[in-house]
Amino acid sequence: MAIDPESCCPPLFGPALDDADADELAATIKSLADPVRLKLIHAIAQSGEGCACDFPELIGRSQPTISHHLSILVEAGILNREQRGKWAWFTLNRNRLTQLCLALGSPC
Amino acid sequence: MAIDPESCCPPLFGPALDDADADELAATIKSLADPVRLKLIHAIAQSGEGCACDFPELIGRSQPTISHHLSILVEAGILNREQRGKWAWFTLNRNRLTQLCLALGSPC
DNA sequence: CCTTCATATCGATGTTTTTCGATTTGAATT
DNA sequence: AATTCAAATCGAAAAACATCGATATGAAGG
Repeated sequence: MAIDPESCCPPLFGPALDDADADELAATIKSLADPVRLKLIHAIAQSGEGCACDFPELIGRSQPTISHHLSILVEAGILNREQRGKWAWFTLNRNRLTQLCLALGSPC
Repeated sequence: MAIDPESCCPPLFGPALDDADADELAATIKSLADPVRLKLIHAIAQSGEGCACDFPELIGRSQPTISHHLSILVEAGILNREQRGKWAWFTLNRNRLTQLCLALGSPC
């Protein structure tokens, strides 16, 4: 993905940021603003993918809690979900993270 | 600020992410995960600086609420606070945002 | 020192979020 | 169709958060 130096640095969030924009961006950022979800992302980023079945033990939270957090990340477009037999596997959507960094004025 | 391609892309958050790291990173991200705070950042980024006195009307929240959000952003290191006479002025700490983007695997 | 005005803190309220046990759904196998 | 096991949903409880009116603090200027 090519990055345009004119658009990725100041000003942040583009010229305008109305109520709807602010709510939407806040919602996306909120999906990352939890230690359990950061650990899920980290684990998936490290091995390239991850099975939901491994996370409760790995992260130390109950199966419903992990399922809840995974669905928040999928909903936010941060993770992709793929069904393999009985298991749910997740990969990272790096474009979505890149997009978010650009909104925050990522260096380039 | 130079960016090292070896360190800024995958894997996210570096090789390890223990409980303390995850809590700390989540706290920083959480400081951005609110529409009022995003609007404060946006306003300050646009003009380079901003006075607390202008925000209640600009953003449509009470003075105590604005003060609360500003202090969260200062605490998180996103904003710098400077006293000028009776007024409090704020500027953006772009290094802090850059740092955050790198943690998220910002493109480079 | 006394007033003024900007900002911070306090106290309270309603909302959102995190969490987990119990249960349901759903996919694969027998 | 009955069984098995992974994952999602439900329901509830506790904690965290956003918000604002009232009040306190603090800096400047008279």
